[in-house]
Amino acid sequence: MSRERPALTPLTPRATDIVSAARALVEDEGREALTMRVLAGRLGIRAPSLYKHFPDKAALEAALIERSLAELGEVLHAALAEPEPVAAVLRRYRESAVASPNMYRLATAGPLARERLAPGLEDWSGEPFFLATGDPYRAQALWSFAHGMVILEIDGRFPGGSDLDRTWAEGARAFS
Amino acid sequence: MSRERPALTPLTPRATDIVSAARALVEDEGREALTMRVLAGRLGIRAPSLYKHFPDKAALEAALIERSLAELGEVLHAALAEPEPVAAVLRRYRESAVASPNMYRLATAGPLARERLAPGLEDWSGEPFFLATGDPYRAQALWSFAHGMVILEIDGRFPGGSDLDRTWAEGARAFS
DNA sequence: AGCATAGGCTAACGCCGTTAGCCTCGCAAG
DNA sequence: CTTGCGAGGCTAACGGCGTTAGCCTATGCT
Repeated sequence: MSRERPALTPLTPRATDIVSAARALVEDEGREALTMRVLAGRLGIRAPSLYKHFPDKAALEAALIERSLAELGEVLHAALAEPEPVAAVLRRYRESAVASPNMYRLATAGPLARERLAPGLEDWSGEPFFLATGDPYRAQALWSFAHGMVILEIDGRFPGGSDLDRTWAEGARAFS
Repeated sequence: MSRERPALTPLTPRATDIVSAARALVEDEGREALTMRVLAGRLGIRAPSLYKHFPDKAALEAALIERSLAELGEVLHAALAEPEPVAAVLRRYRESAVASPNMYRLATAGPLARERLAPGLEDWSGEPFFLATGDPYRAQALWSFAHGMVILEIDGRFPGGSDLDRTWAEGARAFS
């Protein structure tokens, strides 16, 4: 039974603008390009003004991560309705990550300031792995495989010319 | 057949000291604690003096990463001699990563400046996955699973109270 | 009319990686 | 013995980072 998506931390209209601009910046130029001065510049204001809307940069990033997890969760929950849910979840996971690699990295790489995120959101976004496999251990193992594949692909860790479709297929087979 | 380990980029004696101190610093306090000023302080010198030994911080990090990959490779190659090589490689991989989480993250997370590393070293350190499975696609999938497990564990991404031993066992079973 | 609040601003602080330029020591060659 | 030179330190400084303090102005409510 798929619970409803937890509510995101509410934002004022101006804060929503800022998050949108931040997201565009990260997607365009990577997470390390997200600086308070550059972001402010894209909005036609100065860096200190951003602090009228977010207490610090980490809070802004948390808002970005929430939106990223929420969208990924939506996609994965929808995938459960497809035939062969395990394969569908894997395929959608990869598609989403590769479509927005910089946001994927921001949301999933490095230590997570979990207390900054809407409660339950992280669990909800990973829930489709459990719903597809029906077992918590298989679900975690499958998620680890998917995350490993995606982050290694995004980070360019696989040797050039690797046939990643085949590697994904091999993983899907192992977990079926 | 396991090739010999590629030679690491050679270092002067003083540079070796610096790399050792940098490694201790990263292991003690995490990768973001590695700053040129703090590192120099641990060595009793000033930050600009470090540039007599390394052209920039990335070169120093590359030396750290080389050493990390070399040690991981040694451990994994040794694991091939154990009974049940696939399980042994997974077990040693996890042990090594968890024993030095900050170095593991430094070496494996984020985009890799491959051109700064000793040629062949990265492939050599991952070779045991191929030697254990006998198939390049299974090897990549298994490596992805192992990396995903380890990095999610290190980054504290699994829900509290997860029985990771069981998840590892589930993954090992899937790939056997 | 008066006033609070939202949302801008500049100046500045301490950190970061990095560069320029200087000095001093030890060693090797003439 | 002296001279020169490279190795390996140093200080001062630059531009960029996140962040804070303090100020100003316009909007809209009482």
